[in-house]
Amino acid sequence: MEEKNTNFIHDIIDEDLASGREDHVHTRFPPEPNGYLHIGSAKAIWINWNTAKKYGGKFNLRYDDTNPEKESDEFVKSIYEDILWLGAEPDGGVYYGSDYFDKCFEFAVKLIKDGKAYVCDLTPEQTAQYRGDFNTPGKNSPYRDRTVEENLLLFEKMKNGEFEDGEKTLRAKIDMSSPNMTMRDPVIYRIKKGLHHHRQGDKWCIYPMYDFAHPIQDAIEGITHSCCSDEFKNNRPMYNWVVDNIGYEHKPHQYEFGRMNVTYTVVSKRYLRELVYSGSVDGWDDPRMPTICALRRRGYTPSAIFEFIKRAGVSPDRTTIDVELLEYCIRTELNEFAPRRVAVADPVKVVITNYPEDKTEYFSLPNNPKDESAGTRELPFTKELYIDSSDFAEIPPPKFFRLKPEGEVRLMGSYIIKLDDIIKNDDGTIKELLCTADLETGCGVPADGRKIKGTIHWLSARHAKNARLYFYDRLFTRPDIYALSKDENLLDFINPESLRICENAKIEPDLAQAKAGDSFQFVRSGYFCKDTKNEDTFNLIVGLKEGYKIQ
RNA sequence: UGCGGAAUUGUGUAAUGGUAGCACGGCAGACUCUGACUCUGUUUGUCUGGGUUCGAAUCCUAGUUCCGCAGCCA
Repeated sequence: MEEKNTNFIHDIIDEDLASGREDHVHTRFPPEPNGYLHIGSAKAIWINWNTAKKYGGKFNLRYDDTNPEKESDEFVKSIYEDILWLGAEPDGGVYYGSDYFDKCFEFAVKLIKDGKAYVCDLTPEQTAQYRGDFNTPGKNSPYRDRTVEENLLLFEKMKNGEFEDGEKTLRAKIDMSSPNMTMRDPVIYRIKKGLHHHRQGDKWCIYPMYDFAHPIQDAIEGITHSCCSDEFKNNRPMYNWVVDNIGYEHKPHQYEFGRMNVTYTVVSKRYLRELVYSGSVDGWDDPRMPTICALRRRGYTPSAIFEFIKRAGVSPDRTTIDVELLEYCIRTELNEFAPRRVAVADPVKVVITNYPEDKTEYFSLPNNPKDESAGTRELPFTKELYIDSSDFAEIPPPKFFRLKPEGEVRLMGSYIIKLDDIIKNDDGTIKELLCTADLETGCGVPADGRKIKGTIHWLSARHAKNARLYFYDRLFTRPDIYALSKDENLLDFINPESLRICENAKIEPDLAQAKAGDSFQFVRSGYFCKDTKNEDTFNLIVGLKEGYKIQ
């Protein structure tokens, strides 16, 4: 059965194909290498890549590197890594917008010859003034009617570095009174001297603007459907103007989808940059960041990320997606595949008083109770154990089913124990909990068939390994942080509890050998991933839902 | 304020003149050797006012609100 389009752009493509306007589909993802890819970029990647895949077309990666000011190889490299990791293979090729600078120049010359572009001497301030505003039509530049010969000569001189930054621009001759501001004789070339382009070096001192370069790049690469986010809506007429006037045989078309925000985080390079450079986070790949590399380090999988994008949907509207949907996606996937392991975040010692001092026995625990093929592992049991402090309450709140005075609880996969006594240190903190085990209850039910409500996890004190556990929470205290008003400061809303470190955590012995990037379900805590940067450290991917809640 | 987009439940997304459905979240319950998972039930919605029609989220009309655009950024 044919699947219905949930992406309005696909409706358009279906029409294009049906009407014969296009006979194939070719898309692209055109990031500017001035920052790291983030969850918002993943939407643009997914839309373009998935669209190509759906229609059996090609998908290009193209670095939109027309402005050397903020661009660098570091970002080029990270973007490539991230996109490959996501699995959005650019089977149409990897390109650089700057590789088309010669072509752009040629097209600019053609526009001049056709009387459709002119060299303008207005300063940046004057240009803004002449442009007018929403209510005032612009005025024509006094340089608008230069002869073709003069424009050609001047543009050549611009190229040869005979003018300084800001002294001259090349402008498209369109309509200074257009209600669409981007059509008021947009600048298509500006002078930027003394900058080193990460790819072109010092070859150029003039650089084409986005509005001019982008449609040319799309045309040259044979892009049919150029999907970008909605802030470019007003640029579409300019995109078409360029496509129509450069006289190139292939004519691409632009479509816009709504940008996506996610609650409790920000998805704009400007803000992300601010977080990194202010030292509020540990870098672009701090696991609290919404960047792709941070999500990867945290243990998110490409499939969960794309599933999230898919579920969030594609429409012309701007959206704010609940971060819980992202968490749902990774939780669901990990629940199916992640091996179960025990970790005790905040250990409390338990002594089984009726258990022999030097005995060790092994209990077999399933790696995944829902999937027998995942096998089992042996967990050592001894007289001294660790349990998690959250699994014990001296004064239990109502409906507390874990360890409490006089209470019985099941140690997962092994005995039922009963708390007899609480031994405290001088300062009142708990030293150890003395318990007796019902040694008859090994792997079965109690002899008398009594029901035990609570099951807690445990580790043999002698066998457990030490580890650091990093718990990550929401980066911001406000769900709508992306909609900050002008007088508010982003950094004021960082959640001080977004990072909690458990230095003394205990883990199952075999976890010490886990590979960086491996993910596990840490019983009752959530899903953790072994950090790719710090040995002995596990990052929380996402917590389990709810658990026991104290009212 | 001019132009362009968009308004369906807390958040998203379907329904293109014919029962407002689905997902996430929330709440309640069942199950459970993970208070997870799973399962069941459940709450809340068509921006507003008019009009056309047997019938309107959908068509017409007048308003309202939100977003984008006044870089030699992308």
